[in-house]
Formats: sequence, structure tokens, C-alpha cells
Amino acid sequence: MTIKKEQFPEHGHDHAACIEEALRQAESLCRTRGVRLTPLRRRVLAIVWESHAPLGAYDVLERMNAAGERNAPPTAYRALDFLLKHGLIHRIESLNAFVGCAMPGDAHKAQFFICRDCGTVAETHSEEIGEAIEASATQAGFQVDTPVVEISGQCPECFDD
Amino acid sequence: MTIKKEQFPEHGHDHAACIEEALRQAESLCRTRGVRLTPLRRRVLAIVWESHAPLGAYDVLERMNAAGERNAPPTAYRALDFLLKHGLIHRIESLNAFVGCAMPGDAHKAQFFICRDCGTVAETHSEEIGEAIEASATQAGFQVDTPVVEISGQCPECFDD
DNA sequence: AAAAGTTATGTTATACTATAACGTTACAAT
DNA sequence: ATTGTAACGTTATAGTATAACATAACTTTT
Repeated sequence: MTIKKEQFPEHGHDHAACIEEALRQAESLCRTRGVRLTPLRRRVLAIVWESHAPLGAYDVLERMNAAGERNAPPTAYRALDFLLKHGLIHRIESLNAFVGCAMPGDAHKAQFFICRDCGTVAETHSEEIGEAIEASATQAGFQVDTPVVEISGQCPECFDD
Repeated sequence: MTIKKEQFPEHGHDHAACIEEALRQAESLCRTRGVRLTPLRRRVLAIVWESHAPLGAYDVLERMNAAGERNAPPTAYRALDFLLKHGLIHRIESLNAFVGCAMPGDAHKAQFFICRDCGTVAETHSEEIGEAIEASATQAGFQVDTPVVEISGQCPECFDD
């Protein structure tokens, strides 16, 4: 994608390029892993990538059915589950919604910055946050498995306004 | 409560004392603020405090209705909303569930450690995590409003097993 | 190419989570 | 006692997610 890693997606960026790169990376990753990026899954991935704002499962479904198809919820959820499993999308717990993964393939623990105004989500991979969480966990005797870090606030462009 | 701050609740601790202290603190806080901890709200708070594992809204409702009452969902949600608003409980986004707040009254940005085995949640208030989040946000030009930090893993006692 | 096994998708029904909208009751302040 | 406000009751419905079972498509072996 045209979005530089660790930076907030600008409102005016070339998003078509984001989508294209995401799909290319997904195809490559699935080929490597020997799993099938079926037309349906590919389509769902493209839908999720329509913007940098997360989409709910039923929003995805609506777009799948925009042309008159009659896909049912499990069809959308299965494709989303596949994409999640292979790290091609993320689930934003605080929104019950899904967003494209900016760095598919890398095993990474991401943090998300969520703009309350424009809905855009930026993914970061801060060592510092990860380490602070580990330190705090160690102190509590806790073994970290899956950290969820979702930070709501205002993105640079919406804050300017 | 008997639980020391910043420590993981032990399985065998005196939980009745936790509940009592939570209710006492809630009453004091509501008196101070001039808001009403009605019997219903107090009861919901006690239900949420039944354990250190978060309860879903419908679990709360079920316990409210255990004796044959017929409270409807909005009744439970309203009480939960009140308790949330006054910082007497927290909502765990990744579980769609609610848990008692260990430090009501303090304005605080908490992090939660959630044991995947016993369900127990411990609340911490790590400066370090908060600062790491702020630092990462600053770098992205992002203005932090509400950070959600929910860490799934294993608590000390479940990890021993 | 046929058979058999596996993975993916279709379909129906239902469970779980949350709130809108409106009516009634209880409390608080004059 | 009256009036305004906050809390609660009630019905209906919106939004999120999965169970269970049927069919189709792809893969592998023969």
C-alpha cells in the first residue's frame, strides 16, 4: 500500500494502490502457505480494504449482496475468519469490526489508533508498548498471550480541524 | 476489597470482603457525588462483583431474575450504564462483559489482564504502558482519548497448573 | 477418468448483545 | 400539594454471531 508503515493514513492518499498491494500480498502469502484465496475470500478482503475504517460483518455482507446476491451471514463470517486466521485482516474488538492488516505475513502484535471522527484506523507495532505490557504482566505474574490495544482518539487531520 | 492493588486476585481469597468493600466504596462515592445508588443499581453492582470474572449483560439479567422477577434487558443495561458512568465497573470490550472496578473514584486509565483459563480479570494502572502509548501516539500525530488495553493470557495460578 | 477424501460454500434457524421509544412511578424542590 | 426530573417498566426491534446440516468444488489416489 502507499501508506507508510507506522504512519496515519492521510485522507487524500492513493487508496486504490493500498487495495492493490493488499490483494497482491494476500495472493503471495496464500500461495506460500498453500491455502486457497478463493474468489469469495478475495472479494471479502477487497471489501474490507475499501477504506482504512473498520467494517462490521454485516456491512461486509451488505456489500457482498449489493448486486442482488443472497449470501447469508455465515458466508461472510467464514471468509472473515479465514482472513483473520492468516493475518490478512484484524478484528477491532472495541468496534466489533474488521480492518485490513497493514503487514500481513509478519507475526506481530499490533496496536490500533482509531479516529473517533473519520473512523480511520492506523496500525502500529511499538516495541515500547509491547515491552511495557510484558513488564507489567511479569510483575503480576501473568503470562501474556494476546494483547488487545485499541486507542480511540483523533487522527492528525481530524485534530487540525 | 482484600485484593491488593496491582496484584492478581488469588483463587482462594476472601471474596466476600471484596464485595463488601466495593459496595461500601460505591455508597460513599455516590453520596459524595450526589447521585443515587438505588437498590437496583446496588444489586447489579453486587452481581457484577460476584467474582473477578466479567459477566455479560444477560448473565447479570439472569441473576437479577433468578428469583422469578421479570426484568427486561434495558433495566440491566441502564444500571450497568450508570455504574460505568461513575467508574464503579469497567466494560471489557474483548468480552462484551462487565467487571467491578478495583479503584472506583480515581480517574484512571486501566489495563486488564484476563486469564483465559479461570476468566479472572486483574486491573492494573501502569504508568509505563500509558506513557508508551502516548509516545507512540505522538509519533503518529494522534491525540489519545480512550485507550483500551486488554491482555489475554494465563494468571499465575492457572499457569502453575 | 472414477472414486474417495477433504475443503469450501449454501441454507435455515437461532443464540447472543444492545437500544429505541414510550409509559409509569418515585423522588426532590419548591 | 404541585411540578419538574430522574428512575424504572414494557414492548419491540436492531445488530452481532454461530450451530447444524446440505451441497458443491477441489485434490489425491488409483
